[in-house]
Amino acid sequence: MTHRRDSYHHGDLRRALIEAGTRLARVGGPEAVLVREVTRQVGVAPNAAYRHFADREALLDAVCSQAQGAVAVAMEAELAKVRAKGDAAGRARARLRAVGIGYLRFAQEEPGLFRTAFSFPADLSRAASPDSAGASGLSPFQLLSSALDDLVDAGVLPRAQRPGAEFLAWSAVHGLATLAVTGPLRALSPRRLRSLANRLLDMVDRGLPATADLHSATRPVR
Amino acid sequence: MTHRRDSYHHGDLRRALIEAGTRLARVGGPEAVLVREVTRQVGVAPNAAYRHFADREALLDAVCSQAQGAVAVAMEAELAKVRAKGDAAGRARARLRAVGIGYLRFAQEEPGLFRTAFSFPADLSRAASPDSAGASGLSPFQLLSSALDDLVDAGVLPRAQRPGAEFLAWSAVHGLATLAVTGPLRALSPRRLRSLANRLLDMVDRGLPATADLHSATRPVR
DNA sequence: TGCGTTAGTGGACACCGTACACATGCAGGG
DNA sequence: CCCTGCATGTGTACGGTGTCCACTAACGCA
Repeated sequence: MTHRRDSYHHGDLRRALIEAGTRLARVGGPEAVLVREVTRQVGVAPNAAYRHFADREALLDAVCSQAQGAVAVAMEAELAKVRAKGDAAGRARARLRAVGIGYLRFAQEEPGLFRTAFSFPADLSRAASPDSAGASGLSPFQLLSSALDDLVDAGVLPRAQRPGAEFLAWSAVHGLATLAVTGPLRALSPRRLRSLANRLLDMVDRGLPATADLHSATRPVR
Repeated sequence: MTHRRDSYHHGDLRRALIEAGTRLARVGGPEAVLVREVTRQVGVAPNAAYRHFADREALLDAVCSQAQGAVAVAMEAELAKVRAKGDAAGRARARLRAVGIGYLRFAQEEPGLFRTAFSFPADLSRAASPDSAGASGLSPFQLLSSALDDLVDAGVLPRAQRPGAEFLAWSAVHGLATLAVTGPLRALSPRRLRSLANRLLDMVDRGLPATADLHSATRPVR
């Protein structure tokens, strides 16, 4: 729409295709991003897309990055809400919590885009696209990592526990998000879902830093 | 294969279609369960499937239930390994951990089936199919619920915290499983993944029962 | 002004899900 | 024993999809 189509050439077809794809993904998730429909919306022949994307998968990857950027923006919005009061430890914990809340809120409010953002591309290397960042220039994953670094600096999380902690926190939040978006929790009212989210974040906050005593009952398996 | 195809009628086509679909899902995940391919494998015309399933989605639901049954079996196998020694609390914790380990192990060893099992059906009501149970007759979700009940009986988890606890534990484990199967953790070696799984289960074990002191820094959002 | 490169078009092919009309052969009543 | 009804599988066809190929338009540089 922002692009001229007075003439044979489009001007910035690639961007237009991504935007149309994002609109479709917003409503119908990744499976709604069809080459033919996207080109139809832009008013161009189906094959024109192949001048800019190797195949449907490549187009979807681009839309995916765009959606991840939207997730990052949602997380940043929640981060902006934490007030600077309190001690460093409390602030760091609040920042980690805000990251999780932003993630979950986005999943709830934009299920189509959320599913698209985390229907991970076939080749992992594509993860680092510039589109997948928010206003701060950080991707969702980087925002989480940064929050965990703060937690270490504040002395809440032992530095030895830091490596891999992204994946523990991310797992918990991502699991709830997917269960809420596509899974059995999708019928839940936003009210109850928020309550569950708060309990989950309590669990992470409480369980992420390993306390000194490892209970003897839990031995590693195999 | 176990069914006669000496004649026009098949005998038990419905079951044969589900089994073929499961084989396909094992290799290629839910998107590999195509009506045409399934019928091709059974040696029957594509439309024959429509005598037994309303549409592709219905067939996929049946395969999904079957896959959930396989998950339940994996969880039961892991439950069978916990030895009866120790106090009730330790045993209950070990059972919850076994449930999680079985889930994660299945995700790692059968990614196609795992993705199929938890690409939730369009209508949630279909959740309660008899196929989705393991040898004990319990579905994965029911096995988890039962483990949590044990945790309450053993006095580890306060009864007041019990409602909804399934979803907290499930979220954490399911999140790690999906990140490991389709997400950025899929490149991880089984060794490192097991380590991550153990840390995650530690986190759940430590964080699930809410301790008395709620840290003042984490206030509910909104 | 002319020409090469880039971007978009048109038509075709294989594959998918699925609706409709038809063929088959098993089961039960005369 | 045969006939008939009905469940089950077949054949054909339609619209949709992704994507290949040859073709064309027009932009930008010499």
